[in-house]
Amino acid sequence: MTEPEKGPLGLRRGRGARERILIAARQLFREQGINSTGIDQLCSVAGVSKRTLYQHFASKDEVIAEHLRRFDPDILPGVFDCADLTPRERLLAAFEINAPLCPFIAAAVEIQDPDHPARALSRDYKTAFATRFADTAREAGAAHPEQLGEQLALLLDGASARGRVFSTESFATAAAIAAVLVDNALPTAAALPGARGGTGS
Amino acid sequence: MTEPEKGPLGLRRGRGARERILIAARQLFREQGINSTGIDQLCSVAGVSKRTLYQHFASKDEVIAEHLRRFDPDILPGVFDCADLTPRERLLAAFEINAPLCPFIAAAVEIQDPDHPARALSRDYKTAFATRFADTAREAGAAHPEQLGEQLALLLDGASARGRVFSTESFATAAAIAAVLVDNALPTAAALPGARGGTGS
DNA sequence: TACTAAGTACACCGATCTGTTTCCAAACCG
DNA sequence: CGGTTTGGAAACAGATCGGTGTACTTAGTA
Repeated sequence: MTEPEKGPLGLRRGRGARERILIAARQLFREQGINSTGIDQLCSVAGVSKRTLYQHFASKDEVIAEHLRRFDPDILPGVFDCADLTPRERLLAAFEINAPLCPFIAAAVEIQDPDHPARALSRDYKTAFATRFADTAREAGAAHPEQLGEQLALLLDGASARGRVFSTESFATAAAIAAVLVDNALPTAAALPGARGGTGS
Repeated sequence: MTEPEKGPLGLRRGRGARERILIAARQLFREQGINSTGIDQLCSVAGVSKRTLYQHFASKDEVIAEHLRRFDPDILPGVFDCADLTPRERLLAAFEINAPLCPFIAAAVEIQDPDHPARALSRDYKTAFATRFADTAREAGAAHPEQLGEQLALLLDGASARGRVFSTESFATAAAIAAVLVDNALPTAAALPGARGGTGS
């Protein structure tokens, strides 16, 4: 009863009900939003009974929180840990993605209570992302790495939000701005012919 | 039903129930979101009976749509029609605002159906805003006004989304980026230290 | 005055939401 | 084997949602 969360083997429990729930949550929350996804639908897509869901999660809010927690180690390493790229290339590689709406922005908009765990996770994630940007910017020799990191993070969020309003991707526009900002902040790159920046909408 | 919208005196009808509904909607939708605002609460804040609301609007969706329509002529003229500013100053003045979350982004995120009128209104508004930016950019002599307009619009959206995640305003960061972009696009301001020909041509 | 449109009060509907409960089936492991 | 864990089916609670129906009151005006 109560909390038989972990067995001695780490994930010894069951046949992956919890995992299926989180997979279904990721899909449904992305496709139709958090508030529009009911527990019943979530269970049916996950192939899990409601009873089982509430044995793994105390409430829907916990499903949301855990759903967001799964994103933490997701994008960050994939973008910033490519050792075969220069720091400058790594800064710009973050804009070569093709994502729908950032789930953290979605959660921040859909959930009203600022004290909701999901809101805190969104802040943490966005802060961590900006910090990652700043670290790479510092590594690249930027004049004001913190500032550049915050600026690049804002660009990503703008592209994400705008991509939700329209249906087309806006990351190309953000990438063009990012190229300008990076070239502006890295004194060593002043002489680049940098054929970037033409890609408007 | 039908449409006894206007009498000979313009707003002769009733004692402004429709207006109070839209005022309450603006407040509640901003404070707690669209989906979290129920019809009952909307009526009680507006000081209007539910019956009256449904005599003015066929559904909540129509309230949302009309609520968004009210924003159209709102911000745009106030920002871009200051004749005593240079075009460059007007471009940057758009970032001197202090707004919560853009209601169009909020609607685009909260409403799932892409064919919902609110989604179409969001697209229209964002397009109009970028066009306004582009017009002013052209007036300022920018190299690629359309591109600059789209970029500046993206900055605003990024600041808005980011301001929702954190509670602090992010428009200052967006304004800094905007200054860089504008200075970069206006040949008359070419005396800057970071002058570079990346976006020219 | 009397008529009409606008608004109110309030009960009510069906649907859906999160969350709980009871009873039961299967898998795992000593 | 027997017991514990893990899961499923489904009814149910209580609340809230958007939306209606009915009967009554008020305001504006000829």
